[in-house]
Amino acid sequence: MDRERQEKQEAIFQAALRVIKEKGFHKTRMADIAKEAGISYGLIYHYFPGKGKLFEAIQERWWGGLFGLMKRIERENLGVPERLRAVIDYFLGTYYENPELANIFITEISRSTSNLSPERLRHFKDFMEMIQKVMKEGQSLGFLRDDFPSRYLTYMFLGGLETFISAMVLVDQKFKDLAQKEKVSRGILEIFLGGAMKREFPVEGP
Amino acid sequence: MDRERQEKQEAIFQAALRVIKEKGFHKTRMADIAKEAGISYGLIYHYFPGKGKLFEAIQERWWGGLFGLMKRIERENLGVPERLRAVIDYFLGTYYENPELANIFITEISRSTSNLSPERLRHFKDFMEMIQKVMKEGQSLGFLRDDFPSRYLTYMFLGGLETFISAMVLVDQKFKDLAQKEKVSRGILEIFLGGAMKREFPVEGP
Amino acid sequence: MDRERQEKQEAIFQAALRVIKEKGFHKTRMADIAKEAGISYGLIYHYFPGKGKLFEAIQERWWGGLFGLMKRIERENLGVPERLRAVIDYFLGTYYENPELANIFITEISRSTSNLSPERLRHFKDFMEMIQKVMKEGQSLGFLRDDFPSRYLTYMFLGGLETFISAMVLVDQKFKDLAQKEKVSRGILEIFLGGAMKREFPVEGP
Amino acid sequence: MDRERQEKQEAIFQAALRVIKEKGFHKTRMADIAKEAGISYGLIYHYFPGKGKLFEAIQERWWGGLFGLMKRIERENLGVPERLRAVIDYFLGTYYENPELANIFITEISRSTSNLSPERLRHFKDFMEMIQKVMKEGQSLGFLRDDFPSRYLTYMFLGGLETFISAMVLVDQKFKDLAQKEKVSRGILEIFLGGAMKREFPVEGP
DNA sequence: AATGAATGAGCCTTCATTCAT
DNA sequence: CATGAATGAAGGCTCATTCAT
Repeated sequence: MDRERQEKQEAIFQAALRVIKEKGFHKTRMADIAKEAGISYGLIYHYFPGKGKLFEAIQERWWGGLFGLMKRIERENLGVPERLRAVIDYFLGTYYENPELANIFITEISRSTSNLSPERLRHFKDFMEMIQKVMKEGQSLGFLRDDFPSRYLTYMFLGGLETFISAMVLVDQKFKDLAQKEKVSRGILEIFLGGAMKREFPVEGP
Repeated sequence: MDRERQEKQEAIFQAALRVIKEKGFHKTRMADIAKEAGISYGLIYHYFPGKGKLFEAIQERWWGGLFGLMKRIERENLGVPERLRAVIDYFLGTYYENPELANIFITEISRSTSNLSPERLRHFKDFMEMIQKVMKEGQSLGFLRDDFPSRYLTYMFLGGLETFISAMVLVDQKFKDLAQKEKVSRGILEIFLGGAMKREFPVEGP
Repeated sequence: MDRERQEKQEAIFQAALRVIKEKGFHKTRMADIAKEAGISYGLIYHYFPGKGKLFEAIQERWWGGLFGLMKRIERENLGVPERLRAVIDYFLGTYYENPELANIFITEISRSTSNLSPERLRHFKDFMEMIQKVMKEGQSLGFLRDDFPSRYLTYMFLGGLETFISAMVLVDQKFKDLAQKEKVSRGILEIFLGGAMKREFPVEGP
Repeated sequence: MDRERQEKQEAIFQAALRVIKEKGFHKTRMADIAKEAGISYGLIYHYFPGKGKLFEAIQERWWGGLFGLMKRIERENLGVPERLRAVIDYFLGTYYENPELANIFITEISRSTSNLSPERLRHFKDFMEMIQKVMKEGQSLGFLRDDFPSRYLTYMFLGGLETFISAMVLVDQKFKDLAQKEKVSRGILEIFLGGAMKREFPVEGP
């Protein structure tokens, strides 16, 4: 049945996430994944064409979710801070619900250029451009400072966001609860928008 | 002569940087490095005990420089913004002078936990703590906002900084000249301190 | 099936014996063993963890059999000459049934100290001590001469025995039949016990 | 000067003996020998054509000495026991004066067929034949028992002798003094000739 | 003569992938 | 569908030997 096939495939997928998170992609052997999934290693090839394709599927899962979000954001016509907040929430939410996937994004996808096929690199740039578009809009609306290129704002925003996750990844820290996640989410946005410097009259959050 | 040996070792080191930058550590074969350095395969082993040690030497080069800087900063009793600026300049300066090393830091050292020996992980945490100390000092001096943990400020700062480099790495972008480097450096600090939001009366830089 | 696995492993084991006998352990390449066994060389690693472990297994096979014999001897409460005869028979019997194993014992295990792990050296000394115990018993029973240390008798006995095998190994000589083996066995014992010198009245065999 | 060259060559030779004794021939690297000799490793090649030839020289040294002895024995028209005693003394004497050489004979030359070139094998057989000739003479003179082939006596004699040395090699035991060496020498001969069995009237040594 | 940098063939081992059952 | 035995390309490392200085 097709349904069963899907479930098995997903089980292998999740097993792969767990192992790759632990050992990194290059050090992960197909046999490890099979063992983690509790199946024989030959069976993986009934569900995925090969190791490379399996890894691509993982990346696709991440990007698929993220681009889905970006499209939703564009459709829903939100304000700039709300959009940024939505992006932050996507990252933190994924880390909350599927920490392995977020972990792998940070450690294997986000930076490493060696795993990056040209197509995959495209994803990155596309995503950056989407964020940059938001920044530009914020600048033209007079909400964001325009004394620096929108690229700068983009880097700062995504960098801060990623590093929050990275730090949690590095120490394998989990969110205690949703409230903590909310607090972090708000913190990232506020520091990004308001900056680190103290002011006489605290800047009102957006 | 010892001098010649040093130079040869450095030549191999730099060749390794170039190859690793291009292919990533795991996909880099010793033969590639030898070819890039224009020497025979076995000769690498006269200068480095093995692939792992060579990679460790690369990481050490990065951390050595960075910790050297951090010590200097602590000694020289600079103000908070000046310290942060020095850190930014170190990252950008390394990228300017030795782009491969900075690249490798971003793609292979900075995130990947799989390459991380416990000792190496130590470096990370130590560095984060050094930055966090600066943030704490800024908070206690009343210069930095204290409505968020100093950790948050640390993540935002380092994240933004790293991502500036990352983005340049991704597109293999070089600084046109020192002036451009200066501009970026100032931008990072200012956005971090002042935030992305526009204000009626632009915040004075520190 | 487990049975098949055992058989395959044994086939590789025997192939290894044949090759090592021919080329010596150090000059034996895994590829040689694979070729001799008629399999691809990667397959060896499904059955043995590595070259070293394969060699250890070979040594273990020898010592396992020998110590098994020694235990049986001690249990069965045989007389001194019968015990010595049993040891001789074990050596000759192994050479008869598995000439490669006996050969390797002689050429690679028996003497070479460089292949000898401390554990392996233990085996040697243990075995020597077992024989020496027999000699001591013979001396205290008044059956063996006691004007020399029991060690001397031990060396002479084991030396003669080993060299019989060695000589056969060197010229790749096989026993024609069991009768010949019996004759040799008796000869070794008799010369050891009675000595090489002729006497007026031939010494009665034990 | 030729004299100096000879001395240097001998120094390398002795260094090789020491290292090979410790690590075995196969695990001995040319660099080890050079280090032990206190010279650069390239220099060895000024004195020996290569590793193999160096090892052959070592074997030649042993066999040269031994065959020299055998010739002398034949010339001097000694009795059978005296000849056997001379052979024993040669082995023990070499072990006494140049333990490394005797050690290497036992561990690397005596048994290992893998190090044995056909020419080297020849030496063995020649030597065995020389001893066997002695045994045959003893038999035809009525001094040695003739109810077994002379080969058997040969194996027993050489086996016992070798194993005495082997045992000393294994535990790295040295002779305390010449007297001890004499005692061992006599013991070997007496046990070989008189056998291990006790008799009413102890057999007179020859 | 002496040095040690340089070379590269050789070999062990790993592991993605295939395939017979 | 499921298994795991089998394959063999790939790559790290060693070390005997050569050779420029």
